[in-house]
Amino acid sequence: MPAPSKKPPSAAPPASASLPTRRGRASGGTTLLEVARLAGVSAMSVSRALNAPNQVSPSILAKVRAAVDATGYVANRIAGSLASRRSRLVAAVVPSIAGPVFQGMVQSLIAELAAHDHQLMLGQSGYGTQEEDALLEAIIGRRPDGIVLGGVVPSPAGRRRLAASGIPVVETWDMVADPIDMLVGFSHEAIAATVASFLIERGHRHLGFVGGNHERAARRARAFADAALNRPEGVPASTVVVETVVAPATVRSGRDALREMLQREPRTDAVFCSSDVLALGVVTEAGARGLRVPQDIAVIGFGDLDFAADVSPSLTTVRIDSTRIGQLAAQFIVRRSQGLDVDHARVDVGFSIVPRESA
Amino acid sequence: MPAPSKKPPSAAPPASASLPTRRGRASGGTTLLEVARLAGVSAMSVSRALNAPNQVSPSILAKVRAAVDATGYVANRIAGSLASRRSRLVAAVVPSIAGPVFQGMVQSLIAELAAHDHQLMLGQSGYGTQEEDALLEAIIGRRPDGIVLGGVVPSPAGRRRLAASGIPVVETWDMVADPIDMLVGFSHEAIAATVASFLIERGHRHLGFVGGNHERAARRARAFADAALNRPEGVPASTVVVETVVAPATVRSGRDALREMLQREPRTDAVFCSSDVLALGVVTEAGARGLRVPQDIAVIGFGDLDFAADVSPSLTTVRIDSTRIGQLAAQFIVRRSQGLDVDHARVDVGFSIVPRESA
DNA sequence: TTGAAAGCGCTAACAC
DNA sequence: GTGTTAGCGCTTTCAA
Repeated sequence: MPAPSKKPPSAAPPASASLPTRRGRASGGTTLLEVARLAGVSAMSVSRALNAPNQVSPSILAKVRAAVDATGYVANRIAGSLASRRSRLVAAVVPSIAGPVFQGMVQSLIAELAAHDHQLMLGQSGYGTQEEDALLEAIIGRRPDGIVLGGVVPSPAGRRRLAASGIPVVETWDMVADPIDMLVGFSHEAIAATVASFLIERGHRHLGFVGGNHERAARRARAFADAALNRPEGVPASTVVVETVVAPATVRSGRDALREMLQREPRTDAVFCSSDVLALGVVTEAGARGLRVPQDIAVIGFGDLDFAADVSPSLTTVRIDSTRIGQLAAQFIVRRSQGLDVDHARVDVGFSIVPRESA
Repeated sequence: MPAPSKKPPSAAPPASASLPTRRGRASGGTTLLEVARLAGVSAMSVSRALNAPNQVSPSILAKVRAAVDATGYVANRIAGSLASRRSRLVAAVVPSIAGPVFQGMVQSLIAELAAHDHQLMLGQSGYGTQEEDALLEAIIGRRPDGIVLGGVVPSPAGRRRLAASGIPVVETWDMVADPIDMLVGFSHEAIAATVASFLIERGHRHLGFVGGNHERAARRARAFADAALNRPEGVPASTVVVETVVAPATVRSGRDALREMLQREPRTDAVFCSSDVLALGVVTEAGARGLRVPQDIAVIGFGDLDFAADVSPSLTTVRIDSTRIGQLAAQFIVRRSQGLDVDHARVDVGFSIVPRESA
């Protein structure tokens, strides 16, 4: 084995087919250079043939394609990312993918990104600030082309880090007042107020709210209570009882919540749940107690999950276009990574109430 | 601006704090070299202080930490991955994250990987072979430290690609006969046979099966029918009717399936569903038709999803330890990427029947 | 259109 | 323990 210790890097190895056996650093698979040699063209031509085929003559294109097929070459995107400073990777952080709420968004994120040749890295926060900051650091270290935050409110330190990183950030699920960068969401306050009106207009006066133990749910609960207690039309004030459940939302926690709620306020005649899963639990518990839904107690869920229309009674619920949220977030990031300006980077996707049997 | 066009790379720039202003390639953020200069040590010492703190003297460690804090430096893992040939990225492919079946696995994958400083890249197949092969190519291009396949059966070409890539692969959810590499799963045939016996022993003779329109569900259906028709104990043969629903499994498709099943075989007195969501649909439809569950018709689901115990009637179901599947898959890959041998790389995690009210 | 040179930011290997 | 050197495999830049 010849060991030229200080050979300048410019001198190309002899055109043999042998693998490069430099200092002890074993090579992985086929490289661009090997494909180039096989095709009898330069490395740059191979790169162009792969990434910008229309900038290359048909003859080179054919030669490169043949060499790629012969070798089974798959370009190393790590090297490409380092050189081009574009990772084509997007990171998403959600509290937990267990809850069905973010599924639609993550799903459409993946699909939309894939359509633009980007991939998704998925992280779960929700194990405390410590872990969340570590996660953000791990994410920033990968230099993703964008970061999507789903229902996550980073710590002040985390926010600063994100902002300082210069990486495009899309916050979702909430129209926060002071976004880090871009924003695709809806107003939890508006939803709560609308649902409260919906129930009061139908004659309900003893309203309950069931939601998680996080800040967003608390805001929604407050808005719900405010709207119920201070109706502009002068409708008699209602009582409102709030039941907090620990995340994640399950059928069980919905059942438990209704039980406790009825202990605190037996007259409760309508319940707004921050998830259809909780709503299903409330409906189930009501049935087990001989309460009729909606006659004795009305129930409104959130999410319009796929089962909402098909359980019995079918669930009245708040529908969010989570697919659109994912698509917009992906598009914003892809556009940014192409150097384009994103104009409408604060989007409220709105919501609608889907009236069904349960309310 | 001085423009030394052919300066040899060995000559270090003057120790000024100015950003490197080479040829026109703008630098991103702080680099390792800048931290090193600020700390007054070599680049390697910074690298060691960050990645192997115990190989470094306390004094250097302190200087490096100070410099890192001062600059807000976050190491670029793309460069690190390229140099070390370890991306610390693991890819997972599932048919769809919409179905709740893979959630547990993905969740524990993320958590377990995070504990070992790895991240998860998530891809969705299930849009046809074309897209799936493109996805595999995109994944291989990122040189992940491992690939986890969840309920995905790649095309022959895809399998060859994966095998040729040399990347550790863990197939999950099924004890396939000829795995590409590692395997963590359970036997769909064994489950089907056990469920069939369970139902026949309880006196049911007209069994139905509801499952998706994919190969795995078909195998399970076949095994279910075989077990029902050829019982070793000589129990009189049963009739079996199979109802195929299109993925993804929803409450709606479960309801539809029962309706059609009863048209084809009105005597059906027990149904095995390949998902608890389908089972919930079957139970709901049965209720809507005045059939009592389990007296008139027994229902068994699959997955033991979080609602299974808490709906009414509660669902008898097949439980899989999906958390363990994710953990094992992650551990196998992490161990491999550390150069360790993985011995028990074919694990059958088994299953159990959880008897509740519905059967 | 095509190619040569230079380097993206880091770490493995080797010397001290 | 610490530093030096030489890349990892690709793309940007510039020149032909």
